[in-house]
Amino acid sequence: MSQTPIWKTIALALTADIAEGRFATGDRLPTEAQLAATHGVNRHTVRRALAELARQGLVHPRRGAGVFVSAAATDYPIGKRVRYHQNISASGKIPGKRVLSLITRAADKTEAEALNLAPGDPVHVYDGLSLADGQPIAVFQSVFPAARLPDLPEALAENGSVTRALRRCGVADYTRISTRLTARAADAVQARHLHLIEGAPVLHSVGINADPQGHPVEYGKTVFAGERVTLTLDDDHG
Amino acid sequence: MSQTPIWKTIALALTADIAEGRFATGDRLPTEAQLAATHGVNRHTVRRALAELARQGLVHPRRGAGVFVSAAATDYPIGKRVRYHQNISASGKIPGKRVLSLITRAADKTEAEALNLAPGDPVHVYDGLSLADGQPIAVFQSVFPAARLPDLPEALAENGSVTRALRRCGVADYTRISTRLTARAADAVQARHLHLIEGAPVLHSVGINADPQGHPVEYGKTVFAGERVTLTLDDDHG
DNA sequence: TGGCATTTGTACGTATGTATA
DNA sequence: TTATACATACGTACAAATGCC
Repeated sequence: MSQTPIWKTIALALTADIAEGRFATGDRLPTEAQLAATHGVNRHTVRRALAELARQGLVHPRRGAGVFVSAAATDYPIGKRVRYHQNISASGKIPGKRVLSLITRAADKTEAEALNLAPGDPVHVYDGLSLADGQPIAVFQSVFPAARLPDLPEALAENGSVTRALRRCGVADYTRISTRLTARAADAVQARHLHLIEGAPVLHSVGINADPQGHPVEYGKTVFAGERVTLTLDDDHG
Repeated sequence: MSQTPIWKTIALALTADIAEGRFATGDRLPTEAQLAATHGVNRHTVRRALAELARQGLVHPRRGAGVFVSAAATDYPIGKRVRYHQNISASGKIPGKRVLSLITRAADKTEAEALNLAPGDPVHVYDGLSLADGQPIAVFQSVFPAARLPDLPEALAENGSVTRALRRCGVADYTRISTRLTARAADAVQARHLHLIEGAPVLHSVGINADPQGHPVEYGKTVFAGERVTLTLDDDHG
């Protein structure tokens, strides 16, 4: 006989509570002590259950504050000429971007290689957060060649849109020339931004965009909240 | 002051042990009791450290047996005309496939839709395991229209290669027409096959392959061991 | 086949540290 | 500053899976 562990039973109960809307996105769950009392178990058993929910990305604990319900899933189409803003609109959610930081500094070796620069050449680095319906779905970092795009930071600062900023700087169009994808565990910073816990699955995407002449104009890394996003690759380019 | 937790220190030490080859892939670590003794801490503290390593995919525990070191990373290029066998060879590892099961049954709604069939039409279902250097890197399920490919199971049983089996059944070439990618947490079965723990990040890929006339010939789901595989999308199709 | 030792998993208890509001 | 609430770490006991004999 393989008995179901108590913590699993509690985890399932809490999952149902969330699924059926008794706790909404952003809500705070009862404290561990309260949950332990109501289920008649030790607090550690509740912690084990909450750890499971956190691992699944359903909740994220914040020390000293409480345990909060995370966001639900989104669909995220990606194609050769698909841009972020259009993507989210297509899935019926309201998109958004938040600038986290915007600096100009020397390129490291990897960045230089990706952008066809020499290490040490100046690059603009744009760190930001992508939102859908106000919920964070991705953190990204875009690196641009500063010599070629001197006015980019001002253009980016206005509304955060990479496409629009590039257009204003004379890059009317661009195409993805390479993408690498991996599933990884979220680190502490990513987890914080994406309302996940450390260790939740995230989708790493590292890509290079180039102008029509094939010159790289952006080296971008994006970390998607794994269970909240599906990338759709349509071979719709002819 | 923010002191480093003991469990984190132990986790780092064990990570170094593995990185520097003191424990090789497939090796069993000392027991929790032994580790607790050598580090002079409670067994629970060691367990917390091991849980962290397991979460990162470095080790995987087996109740009653011990804690084992998992496999290291592989690169996995994917493109329109790239096939599995070629992929792994390109990264310098010896590829392999293991048939887990091979049955013929009625198609469910999703499978029927993907393959342009009616629900209930017969399909061949091929469950298998992909290996690199003998280490599991992916579990997959491929679904084929049985009416169109009556002799496929025999062809597949011989060496497991989908491309070769399809060729023998008259499909000389095929192309990926859609792909959906998500990062998820491994379930118990996937974890067992891939030598991961439940909850480790895995990359879900769901795709449809069609013959040159555009008729679907395969509906495939693949679950990659997230931190062991990188998908590379080269836009190398002209 | 069955039994036994080993090893990980679950569950309890208690105390103290640390981040947040 | 204080109270709250999650995090770490100690301890103990027993359950469950594995592997060997």
